[in-house]
Amino acid sequence: MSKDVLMRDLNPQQREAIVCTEGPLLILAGAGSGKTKVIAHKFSYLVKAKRLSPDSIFTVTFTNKASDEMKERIYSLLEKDINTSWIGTFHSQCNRILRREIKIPGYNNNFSIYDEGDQYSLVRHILKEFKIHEALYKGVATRISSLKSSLTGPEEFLSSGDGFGFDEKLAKVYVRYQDELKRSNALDFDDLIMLTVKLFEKNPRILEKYQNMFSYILVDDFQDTNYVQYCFLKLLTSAHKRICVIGDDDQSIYRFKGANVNNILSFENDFPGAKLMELEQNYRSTQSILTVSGAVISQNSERKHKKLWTDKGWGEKVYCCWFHTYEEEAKYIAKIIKELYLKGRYDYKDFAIFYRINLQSRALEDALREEGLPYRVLGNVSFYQSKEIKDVVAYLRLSLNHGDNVSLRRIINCPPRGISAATLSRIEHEAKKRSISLFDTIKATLRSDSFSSTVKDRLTEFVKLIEDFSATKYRSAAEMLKGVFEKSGYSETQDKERARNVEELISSAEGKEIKDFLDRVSLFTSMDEITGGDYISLMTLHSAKGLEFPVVFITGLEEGVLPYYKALEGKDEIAEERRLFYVGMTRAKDVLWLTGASKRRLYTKLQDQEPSRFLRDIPRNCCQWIENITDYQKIKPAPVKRKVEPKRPFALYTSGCRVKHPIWGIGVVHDCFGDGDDQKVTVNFPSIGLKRLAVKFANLEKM
DNA sequence: AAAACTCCTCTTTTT
DNA sequence: GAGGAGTTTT
Repeated sequence: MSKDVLMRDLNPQQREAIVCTEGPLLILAGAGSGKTKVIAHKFSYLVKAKRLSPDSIFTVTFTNKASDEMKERIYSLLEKDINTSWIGTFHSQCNRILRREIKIPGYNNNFSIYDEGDQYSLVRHILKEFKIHEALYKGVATRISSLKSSLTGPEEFLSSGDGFGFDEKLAKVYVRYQDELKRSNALDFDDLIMLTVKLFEKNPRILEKYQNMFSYILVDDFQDTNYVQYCFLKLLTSAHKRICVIGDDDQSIYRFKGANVNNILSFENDFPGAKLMELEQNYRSTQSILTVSGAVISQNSERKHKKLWTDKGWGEKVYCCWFHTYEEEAKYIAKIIKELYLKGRYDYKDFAIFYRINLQSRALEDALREEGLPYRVLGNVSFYQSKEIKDVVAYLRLSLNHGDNVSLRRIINCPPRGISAATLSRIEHEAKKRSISLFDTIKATLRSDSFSSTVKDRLTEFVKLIEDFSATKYRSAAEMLKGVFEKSGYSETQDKERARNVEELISSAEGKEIKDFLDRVSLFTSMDEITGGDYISLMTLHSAKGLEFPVVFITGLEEGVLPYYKALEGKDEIAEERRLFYVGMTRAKDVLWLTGASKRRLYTKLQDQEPSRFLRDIPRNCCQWIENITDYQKIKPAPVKRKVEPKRPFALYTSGCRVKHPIWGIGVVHDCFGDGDDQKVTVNFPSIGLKRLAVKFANLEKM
């Protein structure tokens, strides 16, 4: 592909952003302004025009899904193998570095990665031991996490404290927590980044190696980076300063997780000579949607001023609709969707319903089901969070890392093998005394006479089981999972549903390397689910980030819901809620509905709700208030037509046919939607599982 | 030691 | 309004 093709279909600002490759660059990119496109094209430009190796460009995205999409796009631009390139989330990239380099006493590169659940269970364990009210575990975990994301290790925190009040207790828990992690040879999410930064700081030669390795750094969703991540970037680029960050302060919705919008402001200070560019042309939404969302977001005081524009025209007005109850709200949304669908202009997949909190999905699901409309709830309790999956994975982790105490606690008596709580607590005590792992403690006690012979037998059997898993040379993660599932006795104890889930896990691990599989599982989130198929999408506003839909409904525009009641006091909190609302609105391409209701069941109580303050910011002339569905039909008198049979002039692929992908090899088409050039397919590749691909970009080959 | 039961908490967002 | 933890029962 020539340079010209690379630069075609770009506006002058986008082109400028791509060509500017010397020195630090900050791109403020409004919603729908082609952010991802700019990064993909810039990557390709660096390779094609600047002759950089794809492996020497370090690219960070916010989610795994975003990085998969990025790889896909870049691949289609470059037509070059980018399998080994550094495109991923901060967490996955730091993991990759630490797996190679970890030289911190107490850790080795077989470390386990603890997710939020593991983190919680460890904190609880410690609180119990310290006799601190256990219900505080979430708050404690959050504090520890935010300390880590501000690069404050347990020692630093201990020495910074004045020694009074709860902070002292927190410090103790923190020290113990970190100690326990180290003893388990385990890292939590925050450690992945914090320890990489510390590694770089303590080992200039390692840092230098990576500085030399990467000649350009690209950062997507820069507004969502936290302090440690920012430090990481500063370290990595301190030598050459070739870094491009791209973001939108108006779309910063993870402040509560330590994301620091100020990184955008400090960028120009920390990277002297930084250039600032703006992308202001919106390619997604109608003028009405832009005007309304712009009016709302402009109420936030601390923001970089932007003026988004579009050449798409005004389009339909934004619809606002207020209902008596949340059930009515749900019902009407279902009706409206059905009607629009029947008119034939939209598929189900063109609709999305957003809400602030997950529990709102319920009424909506009921209503959609009632109307017989197909839907899918995104970001629901992830497959990987379910008990049976976490259990089976814990066997793998423990087998690879005998120090992994959290995993051991999880499975030592699961399935029940007659090892009592009393036995376990003696082992815990002994382990603490000797300062060794639980697994090693068990092995040691087997040589002594501290337990009765029955207990000893049971423990011996457990140790043998695990050591057997460790010693066996499995050819793939699937094989190992199969072995674990059967030999551990876990398969017999599970009901059908759970067993089926494990089967699914096993098939998804087919042909994968065990360590890679574990990493992927640990860093996987509910946002990385396979999408596709003709479904209405239901999701939280947070999950909506980075997506777009022709028709969007934002529900629950009520005080206490959006903005959420916990955010009502603080000005900053309200500003964040407003940004959340803004992100939701700017996902819409053609039609935007804003709804709310006077009565809503939030947990047990049926509550009276007031309209959201955000509704007051909406200019009247851009929106259309709908009192009820008949009004809506009066405005849009278009007769209800039967849906035109979609013509499929050249459906390139059909489900079941075999295809070859340049990166992932041969796979089987699972599902198809759309036709011709616009066709999207999901393909099951043995190497990585189900992938959704756009035929236009994917360079598939029919077999 | 395992199953059954009750009580209780937590109900925002994610790598 | 559910799932988990802890307690009691078998």
